[in-house]
Amino acid sequence: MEKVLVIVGPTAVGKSDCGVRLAQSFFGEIISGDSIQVYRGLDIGSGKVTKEETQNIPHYLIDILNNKENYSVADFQLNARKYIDQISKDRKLPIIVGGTGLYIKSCLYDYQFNDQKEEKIDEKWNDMSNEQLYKVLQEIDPKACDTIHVNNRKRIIRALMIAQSGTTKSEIEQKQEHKLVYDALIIGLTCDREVLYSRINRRVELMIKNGLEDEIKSLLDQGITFEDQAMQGIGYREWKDYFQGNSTVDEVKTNIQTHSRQFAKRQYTWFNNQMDVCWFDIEQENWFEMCKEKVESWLHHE
RNA sequence: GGUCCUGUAGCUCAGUUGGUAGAGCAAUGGACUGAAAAUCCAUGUGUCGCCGGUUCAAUCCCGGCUGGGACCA
Repeated sequence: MEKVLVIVGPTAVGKSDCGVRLAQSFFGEIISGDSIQVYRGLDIGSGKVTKEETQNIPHYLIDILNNKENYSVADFQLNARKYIDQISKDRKLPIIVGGTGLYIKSCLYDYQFNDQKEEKIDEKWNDMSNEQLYKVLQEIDPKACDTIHVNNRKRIIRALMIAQSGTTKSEIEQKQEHKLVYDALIIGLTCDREVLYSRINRRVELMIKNGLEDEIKSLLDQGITFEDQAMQGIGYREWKDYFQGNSTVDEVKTNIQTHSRQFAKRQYTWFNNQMDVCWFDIEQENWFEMCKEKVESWLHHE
């Protein structure tokens, strides 16, 4: 199995910097595991690394789409695996760095996705209530209903779409072994919750100072709308009210901070419960040295 | 100085014709297989500003004190 180093953690802990330093130490190249940084022009709000910050370490899966395009887990899985392959063949170490838990898990584990061409959305679903949709799904794929709540309309519709292709969501998942497909070391960066929250607040403050408002303005000038997928990201969607004249920059800032904190909490829930993460506390004196040692021993262990 | 309004969960406020209270937001925990920075679920003890009075019983009625606000001098 190919070796893949992975760096995860909540927003604003310092994953990008850690990734670059580890890449320098171990001849690595970085694959971004992030759902927003794929978009060109979404720089400040997505916390994208700058040219200087990359330290000439190659970074893949950043700036690969224009801001009107859509992206999904399946796209990420395909792309990330392609780069893992390529980097490995170059005798370099692939390092996935990012905070999008589902994306990273789908790449590392044996997640399988259907050929989407066979799936279609049924117009009549739009007029049905959550309960009605749930009832339909119970007929077709009762097993899927176990993990989907009635109110989670998005998920119910997705499961119904899969069912249109001839197989079902639960059938696809049953075929999988839920095992890693790479020799992956998953490193998680963490710190005390209060410390993280003040880091987040400071970071958002800085984004505003660095011209986030102008970034949104220029995206809007390019024709992007708040309905586009790219604009669903934190740091972007909060500006809708402001540009419609219904809120102040200060309110936008507070909202971005709150949403970022809530996001960080959800990221912890994912990384703590969905993946086998080896955590390092960035407040500890020698955390980076310890982290390097961990990587070292993993690299030399066959 | 006078009149009136007001003080209930971290915040904004409901409410009890007297039987010790509940929404939204926040917070915390959780789920997650093609929007995932998305979507969804669960969790509410708080001296009902303080002191006293009436009452079997007060957060609610009465009196005083105190914080906030508005208006009149």
